[in-house]
Amino acid sequence: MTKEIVNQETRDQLIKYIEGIENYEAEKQEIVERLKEIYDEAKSTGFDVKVIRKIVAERKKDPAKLEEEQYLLETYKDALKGVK
Amino acid sequence: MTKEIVNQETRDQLIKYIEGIENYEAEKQEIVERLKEIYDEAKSTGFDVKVIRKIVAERKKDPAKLEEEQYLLETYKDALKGVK
Amino acid sequence: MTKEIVNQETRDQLIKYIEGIENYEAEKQEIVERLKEIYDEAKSTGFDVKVIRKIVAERKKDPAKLEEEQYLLETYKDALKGVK
Amino acid sequence: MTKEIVNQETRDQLIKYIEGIENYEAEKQEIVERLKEIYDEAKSTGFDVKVIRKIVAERKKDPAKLEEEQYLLETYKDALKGVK
DNA sequence: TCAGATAAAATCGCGC
DNA sequence: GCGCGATTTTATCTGA
Repeated sequence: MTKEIVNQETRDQLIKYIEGIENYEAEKQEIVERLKEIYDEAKSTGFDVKVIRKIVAERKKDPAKLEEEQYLLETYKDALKGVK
Repeated sequence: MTKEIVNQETRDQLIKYIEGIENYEAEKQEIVERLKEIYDEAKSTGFDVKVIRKIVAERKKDPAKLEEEQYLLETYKDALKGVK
Repeated sequence: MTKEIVNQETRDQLIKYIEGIENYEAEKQEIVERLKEIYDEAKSTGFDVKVIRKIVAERKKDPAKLEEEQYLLETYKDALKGVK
Repeated sequence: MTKEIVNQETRDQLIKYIEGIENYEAEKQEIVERLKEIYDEAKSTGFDVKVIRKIVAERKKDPAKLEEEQYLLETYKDALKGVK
């Protein structure tokens, strides 16, 4: 593939990939819009969207956060092991 | 249990929104992974992923905007002919 | 500027901007290389570069983190204020 | 005070590295801000910042690589002529 | 060369 | 409507 698309088969592959990508991108876009709808509804119900985003982000980060803190413990210990 | 700040209905609504969001986020994540798989396969087939991304981006863009941007690019480049 | 670079003055401005940008980019690049040198030296001294990065990142985040936690406190309170 | 894990020399080295890093990071940050100023001024003069960025990026790139990439882009685009 | 981490850039949504 | 801040996406870099 360094120089050119040599044959029909390669061309078809490229088309297949692009179409696949664009299909998934479209699906993704739909989901993004659904998410937007939820946020809009929540907002119109009186909730603060920014706050909801924050909560969701926290819940997502939580497992990572535990791991992170464990890592940091190790980190500081290692940090002061230093040179041989 | 702490003092009830809000009513149960409000709490339930909030929970409903958050769960809805998290479900859609999960779906979105799956799609992102599928996209990654396509790009990986394209790469392993010999295609240049970066270029494919560029193509997809261009196809998504409004043609008028795209043309305008390309025109500006040429114009600026011309203006810089021979600089440095 | 919507359609073309009309005169010499505009062209000179563009050149000036580009050159300014490239100068600063070059300076930035030097600094990035100095940073790399420090990390390399630290590594050759026996420190774990990843750990040092972590420490630096933590120190940088620290003030933000306090603020973040305060914000979260408010967040959860507000979150359950909900609808009127 | 906790038990001494490492010697003072090692601690001092670590501190020296971290301070060096933070100094360079601060310098880098200044430069980034200067760059932002230039882009802002260019924008207020009527230039298209995105296009300027693209120009700078292209000028930075290895000419052979750039040409190769542009060639691939054209090739792929040709392959997709008439699709969708 | 590859994946995983880091940094840069573009996009989106808000408030002024 | 416009900048500004936050999110997401893209590109670069490093280590395995």
